[in-house]
Amino acid sequence: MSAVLRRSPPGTTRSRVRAPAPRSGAPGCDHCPLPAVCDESPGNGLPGALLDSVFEQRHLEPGENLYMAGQKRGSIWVVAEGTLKTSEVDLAGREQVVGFHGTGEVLGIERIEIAEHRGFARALEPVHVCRIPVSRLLARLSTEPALWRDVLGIAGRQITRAREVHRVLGQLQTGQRLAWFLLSGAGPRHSACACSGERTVYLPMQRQDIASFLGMTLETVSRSFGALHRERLIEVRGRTIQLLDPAGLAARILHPERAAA
Amino acid sequence: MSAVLRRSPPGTTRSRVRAPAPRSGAPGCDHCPLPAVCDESPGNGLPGALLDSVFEQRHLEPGENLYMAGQKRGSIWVVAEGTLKTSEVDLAGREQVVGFHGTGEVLGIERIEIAEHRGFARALEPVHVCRIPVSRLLARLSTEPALWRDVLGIAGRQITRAREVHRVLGQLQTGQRLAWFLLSGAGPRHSACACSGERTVYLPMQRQDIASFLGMTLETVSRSFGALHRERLIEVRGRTIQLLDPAGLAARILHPERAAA
DNA sequence: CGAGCGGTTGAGGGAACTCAAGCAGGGTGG
DNA sequence: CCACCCTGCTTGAGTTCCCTCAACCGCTCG
Repeated sequence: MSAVLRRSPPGTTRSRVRAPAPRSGAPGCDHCPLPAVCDESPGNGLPGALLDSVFEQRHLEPGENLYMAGQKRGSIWVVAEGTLKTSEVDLAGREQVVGFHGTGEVLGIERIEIAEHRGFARALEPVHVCRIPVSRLLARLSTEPALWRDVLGIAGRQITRAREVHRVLGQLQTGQRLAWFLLSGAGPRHSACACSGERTVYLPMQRQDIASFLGMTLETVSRSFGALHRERLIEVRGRTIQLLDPAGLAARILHPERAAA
Repeated sequence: MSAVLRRSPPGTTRSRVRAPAPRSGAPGCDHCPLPAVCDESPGNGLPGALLDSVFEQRHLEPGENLYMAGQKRGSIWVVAEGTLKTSEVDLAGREQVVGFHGTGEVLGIERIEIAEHRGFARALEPVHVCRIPVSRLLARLSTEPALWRDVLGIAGRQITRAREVHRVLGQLQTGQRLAWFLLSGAGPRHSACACSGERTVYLPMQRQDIASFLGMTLETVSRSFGALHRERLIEVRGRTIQLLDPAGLAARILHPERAAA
């Protein structure tokens, strides 16, 4: 649980909290959609305990939960590094993955005013998240009303994305869903090296999670990977996928089957 | 397109705009989730044209569109009377219904800060909607920051509801989906008369819309209605459904098949 | 009356699920 | 070091659920 506490050096005017960069040297805060909430932290110079309550960066090991069940007006989180999945649990106890969340994505914004949740967020890799207490967010918003545009944008994009998922589950069949998944950015992390002509994506989650998210079984996911490979659209090496033909993959989303090959 | 313009009587302190109540006498504004935006309208005494830009109630006939494609920072709407459906359109032109919206529901809140939409909202019945210009909403919010709680709650509930739909499409089969639909309030309008022991719901949309929303075909919707009827769970009379056994219907959501009867 | 629309019902086939076996890789311990 | 297990993933065989195609029914409207 070792919460990593980052304190901005006192005296700096813009005291951006830098995320540790264990993987590729990319600082997580560069992608933060709410930098103004972190900047110019009033916690500077305060004792550590209080500062902790204002701003905290938390580290999660794979499989660890960012516990979020039913807490109202608690915190929201921004992913600085790593990937999490969010799931809903129904009355029968079955898990439904409803999202994957990589660097720069915001979690829990929908929980600020409602508490009727049965879901959780779990780390798929080593994860660093920035906690933003709702109280702090609201305080920021009162002094800086323009921030609401950011908040509305974040919420709006989540609604928009959810509607796209609705469309995918509603009218695409399994092979198309997987093709969409690979291109949509809903889960895959695109390789830092975009230099080569072939694009490489890494899937931090296991097949079962992809299956749950896309509303299919893990066997069908595996078979669909095989089918896309046989069509020369992708190369599969475990969780690393080479997109041999992104355009063909995009066309694959529209057409249920490619009889060729 | 005849836009119905409602003007608050000057001199009243709380000048709630009352929706016309053509059906059951229930004023739409009683269910408005954003009454503070309408109340104490600064438009009082202003010339009609300016008032028009501040607050407007619009009437739609069935099949008419509340056009919303790709406009940024335009308006949001609150349904005062009637029901609309919102749909997304993919590149192939196919329609996917992503929601039904009855009295008191808010449309377009996700479009305030983003414009990349290919969807539309269409009236299923005669509809009255209240237009709230984003500029007015933002002005209200600057003077009354507590309103943001309402806005966040509205957006949060839409996200939460979308995740539930994700779960329904992801792991329920067709009969369960329809049972969920009847109980969820996602589309059916429950009868004003809740006096009888049996509850009655009215479905303002056609079978094709239900099918699209639930990710199935209209034939399967029809067959599923028949199956639920054969299990003595519902009575079907066109778009009017009697819930003979709501508890059994809820149990039906959890269990794929009831072998009995 | 006929056309058109919305809805129901039937027959057949196919896509995806279930059940099951097998494989590869990593970790542990003898 | 290798046997062993465990987990994650793949592949195969059989079945089922649901989609597709089609006919039919009731209603409204011109």
